[in-house]
Amino acid sequence: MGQKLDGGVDMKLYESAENYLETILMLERSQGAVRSIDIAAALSFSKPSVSRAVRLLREDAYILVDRQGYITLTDKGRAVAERILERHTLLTRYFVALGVDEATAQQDACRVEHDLSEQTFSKLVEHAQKKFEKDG
Amino acid sequence: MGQKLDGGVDMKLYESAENYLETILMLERSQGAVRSIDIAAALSFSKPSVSRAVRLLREDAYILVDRQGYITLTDKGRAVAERILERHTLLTRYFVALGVDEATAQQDACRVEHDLSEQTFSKLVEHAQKKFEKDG
DNA sequence: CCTCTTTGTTACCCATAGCTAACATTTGCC
DNA sequence: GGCAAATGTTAGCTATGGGTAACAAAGAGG
Repeated sequence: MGQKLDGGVDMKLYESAENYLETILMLERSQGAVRSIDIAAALSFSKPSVSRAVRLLREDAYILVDRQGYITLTDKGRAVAERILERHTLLTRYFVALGVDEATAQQDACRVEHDLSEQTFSKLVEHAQKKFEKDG
Repeated sequence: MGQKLDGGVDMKLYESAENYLETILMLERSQGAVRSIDIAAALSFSKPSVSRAVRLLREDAYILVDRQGYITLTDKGRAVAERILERHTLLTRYFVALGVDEATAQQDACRVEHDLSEQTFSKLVEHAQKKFEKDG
């Protein structure tokens, strides 16, 4: 399902990889430069776990890592990261709008963001927009 | 997180186990008696995969298996199964109400049903009820 | 310049959870 | 009763994706 040749646009990304890319984008926005140690701190993962994930993301051309260990998203990686981060943001806002507390909304969004089809997500966004227009 | 002693109420169930229990309940409702082979057919899993899952569910007292291989949910297992199946049903209805096609709604519900906190799910249900009252 | 801290990597372990191949067991029919 | 089909189990493989222990390399400060 969805799995194409290496580098294919349709290639299914595992939830873990999506989360790493999202985290890299968030760190890039909040602090500029991103290294493995920053990802480990942000996700509360061990250095070896991050080290391996970074290697895999690099091998699949989602990120570039320079000799100082600084990580940048490739176009391909950035597309994924932005898509997931947008989902995260919108889902969180939606849950909060329904009365869910911020922390719980964040946690749930972080899982659901990987699971929704494009179709369901877009219908949800449409609906949420109508709701926000009407009653905030 | 959430992991208590064996049989504890708070014990975190893996998504896989939740899906098996939900499937058992659905089969029980649709055809009465349930065996491993029925689960394998329903989920398109191999017999060995189901065999192991059934053993684990039995060892953790979510199900009973008689000598003929017929499976029944314990109270503990039924509680989980009903909770997940209800989530599945309500999420599917909600997505369909937003304009998502049935098959996609089913697929998405099947993943999201395991991920939502009680809080977010209940807020979503509240909201959906209001929506259904108003415009169908 | 040398040491110590920070950072990253290597090697290996663990758990979940699917799979196939092969075997065992049970069931139903002649 | 015996054979064949259906069902279930065992053994072992694969993949994802966490973890620790130990080592290596890179930088900063005295």
